[in-house]
Amino acid sequence: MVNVNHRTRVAQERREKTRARLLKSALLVFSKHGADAKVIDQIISLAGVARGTFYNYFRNNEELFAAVAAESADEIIRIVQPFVDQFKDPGARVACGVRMVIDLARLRPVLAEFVVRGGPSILSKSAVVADAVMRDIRDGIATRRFNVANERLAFDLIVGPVIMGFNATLAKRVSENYPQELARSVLQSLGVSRTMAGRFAYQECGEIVLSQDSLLDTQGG
Amino acid sequence: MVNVNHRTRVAQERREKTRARLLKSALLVFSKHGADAKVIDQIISLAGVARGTFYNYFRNNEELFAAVAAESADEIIRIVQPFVDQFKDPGARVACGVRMVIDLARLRPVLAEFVVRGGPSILSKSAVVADAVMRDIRDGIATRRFNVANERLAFDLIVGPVIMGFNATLAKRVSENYPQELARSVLQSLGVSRTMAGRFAYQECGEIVLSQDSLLDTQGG
Amino acid sequence: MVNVNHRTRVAQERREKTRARLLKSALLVFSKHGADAKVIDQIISLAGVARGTFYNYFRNNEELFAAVAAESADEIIRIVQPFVDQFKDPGARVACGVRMVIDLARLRPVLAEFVVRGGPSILSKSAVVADAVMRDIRDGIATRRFNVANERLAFDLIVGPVIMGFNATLAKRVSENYPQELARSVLQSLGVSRTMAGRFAYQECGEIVLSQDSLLDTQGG
Amino acid sequence: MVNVNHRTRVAQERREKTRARLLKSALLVFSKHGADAKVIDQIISLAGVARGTFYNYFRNNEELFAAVAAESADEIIRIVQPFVDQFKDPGARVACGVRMVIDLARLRPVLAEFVVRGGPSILSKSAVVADAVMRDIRDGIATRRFNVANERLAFDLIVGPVIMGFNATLAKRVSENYPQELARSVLQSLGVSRTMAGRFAYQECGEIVLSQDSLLDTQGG
DNA sequence: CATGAATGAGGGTTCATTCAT
DNA sequence: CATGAATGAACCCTCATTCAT
Repeated sequence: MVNVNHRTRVAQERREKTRARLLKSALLVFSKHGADAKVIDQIISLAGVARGTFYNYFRNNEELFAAVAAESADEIIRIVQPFVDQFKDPGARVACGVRMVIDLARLRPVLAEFVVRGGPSILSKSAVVADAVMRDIRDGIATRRFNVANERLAFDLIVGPVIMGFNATLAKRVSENYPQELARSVLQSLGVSRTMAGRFAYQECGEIVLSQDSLLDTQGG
Repeated sequence: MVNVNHRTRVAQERREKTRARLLKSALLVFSKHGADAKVIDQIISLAGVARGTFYNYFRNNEELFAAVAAESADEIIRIVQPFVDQFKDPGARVACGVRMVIDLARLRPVLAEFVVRGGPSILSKSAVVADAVMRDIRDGIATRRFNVANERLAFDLIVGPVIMGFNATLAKRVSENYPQELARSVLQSLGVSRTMAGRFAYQECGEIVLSQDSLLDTQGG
Repeated sequence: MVNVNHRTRVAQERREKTRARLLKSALLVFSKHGADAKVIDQIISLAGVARGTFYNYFRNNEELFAAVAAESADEIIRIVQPFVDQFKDPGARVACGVRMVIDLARLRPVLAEFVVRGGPSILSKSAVVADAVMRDIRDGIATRRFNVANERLAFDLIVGPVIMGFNATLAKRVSENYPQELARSVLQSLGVSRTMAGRFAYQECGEIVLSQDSLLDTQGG
Repeated sequence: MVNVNHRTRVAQERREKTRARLLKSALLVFSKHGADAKVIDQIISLAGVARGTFYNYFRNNEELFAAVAAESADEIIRIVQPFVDQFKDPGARVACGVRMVIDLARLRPVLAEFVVRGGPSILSKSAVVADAVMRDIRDGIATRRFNVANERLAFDLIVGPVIMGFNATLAKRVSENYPQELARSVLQSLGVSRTMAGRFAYQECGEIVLSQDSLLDTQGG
């Protein structure tokens, strides 16, 4: 009995590991070749598994892409949320989120490229991202911290500049304080005064330290 | 001799027409399937020409895409610029440009989809678009109408929300005054006061009337 | 572990077999349509494999042609060399080689056609063929058995008539003793006396028996 | 009436000229790309005529190739025959023919390349070439100047080395006296004694001077 | 007779997916 | 569950030929 459980557990761990290797490779390849790249060959050779093995994990390309997108969105939230949660004020929260996410783009260019290639749809579709952002927006509007016509517009005013910020970060044409200035301007677009926006954008909010064992970690082997 | 000239002219006109048909069809198909879709079949059947005819005009997919992108950028500028040029103040100009371009997305959804799929790169790469936007940005900063860290950031603050606005427009989830509110918020992000931003965003600036004979017109036959 | 080795070995054997089937079919088709015929369709249907399978073995037409040419040259040498090696005297060796190769053309018309279509280049380019012939030429000149201006000329004097001989053999317009007479005349052109040339050309030198399992065997299934 | 005749004559001259331009271009292209090259594009642009014009002169590729081959064979005979006709003895005639034709290959490499690519078939099929060669062979055998098994063999012994000689000439790997030595060896292969063969091969027989207005002249414009 | 845009059959190549081992 | 050879649909591209002007 113990033996069987052991065998089962070991097998499951191996499964997880192979799946993780596939996801990691897929992220890398998608980030370079776009959503519907024809790339299973590249992915499996990167992951070091055989052709057929792939299909033991994902029924097809589309399912794989969805998995990578979901995993990426989760990853972003998992990393950024703790910093954001230091703050109560929705302005402070949005500013911190914007800064952190731009910083993450610098630290994980592959992730950023994936998002840029996937376009707005990846971030918009991810329930977990949309939820996190929308909560702060609603709170900001309800408490009159934000002065903006409606929630959807606010979402576009945040996500649009952030994606362009990813682009700029990847192209390495950003100054030292680009994240802060971007955050400040975003708050201004939401109706926060320039002074308050500057205060939120520049206040200390911590530094990302990348864990080495993320499912999508593409620095480590 | 007259005969030869006539023959030549007729041939040239035929060429122009076929090329236009191909570009029109390509825009439609690219807008649905993205930049590197393998779609020559669809394009030629839409354009109603033979396979070989395609290759009399474009060497391959990539060349076609570039042509469509260039034509699209030209088209956008050609339509929007006259409205923008009514104004001197860079704030007024940016507001008018943003509104018009969002409105154009509503009138030519195919064009908008093409831009959204192509991502920032289409608009950023188009020299003609980048030039037009950057000129107003520089003017705004120089005359202190805008208060923003630098030109590149300003570009991202304009283009990011506009692309999200395209997305929203295509999804039909925009209120009546979405263009104006988007324009207002964009100006605020550039450091224009909420009051001034509102004035620029809501002032009369004309209405787009689509010509029927655009190279990329996809309403007409 | 045994299992894995077994799987690997079985796969490899399958690969060899498929490759051989493709080469065999390709020889047949090239022999009928020349070097740069566009014939992958015919080859795969002859070999009874799918379109994609071809590209698992050869990147393109050209690579295939090179493989067939190399294999053909090897085949010729493999069959003829043992007979030639019975003799020491370069005259006897050249005579035997010429006769055997003409005889081979009769027994494997497909091979002969392939060579004729490919022209001198196939035989000249094949290092293995050129080496074998040149060695005897050098030996003949060094030992004064041959009296001929230089090595290159001697090569042309042997290969030229042999290719014409292939042609004649394929057209079935050769008498019983055509191989012997051709060999004799070739020796004479190299400066061997008519008497000696006749002796070499007509001495017993064996008979080709085709193995059924050659890579390029086109008689067997 | 005179007028009509004049118009007719002028038209006919123009036809001839266009046809000649097409043949010249075709020779050039065939010599570089082989018999069934897909090259009408290249030919017409070289000849400077329009696509459709081609089909006013040749029904298809094959007909064109046949015309070029015939014209080439004629050209060779037209140039070489006068030199050969200086001599009566079939040995002298063959020697002179071989030398002249190799020399021609040097002076008109395009022509030589065309023959090499076309392989034996071009020379063998050309009635005019075959006739000229065969007449001398028959005469040589009948008068016992040649000692060779049969006429067909003799043909192969002459044409084979000549084609290899073309090859060698094109590759520029021939010594000064290659033509003479080749001729000598060919005569030896036909049973002429080495002494006599040498005498025939080295006797003065004139020098080719290229006319500038040959139908196939590819030096002039 | 010259022109050159249009044609489309005919060939090449890729790549997601299947399946026997 | 891993493997990798085989598959074939879906593309891509070329080029000889036609035909309206």
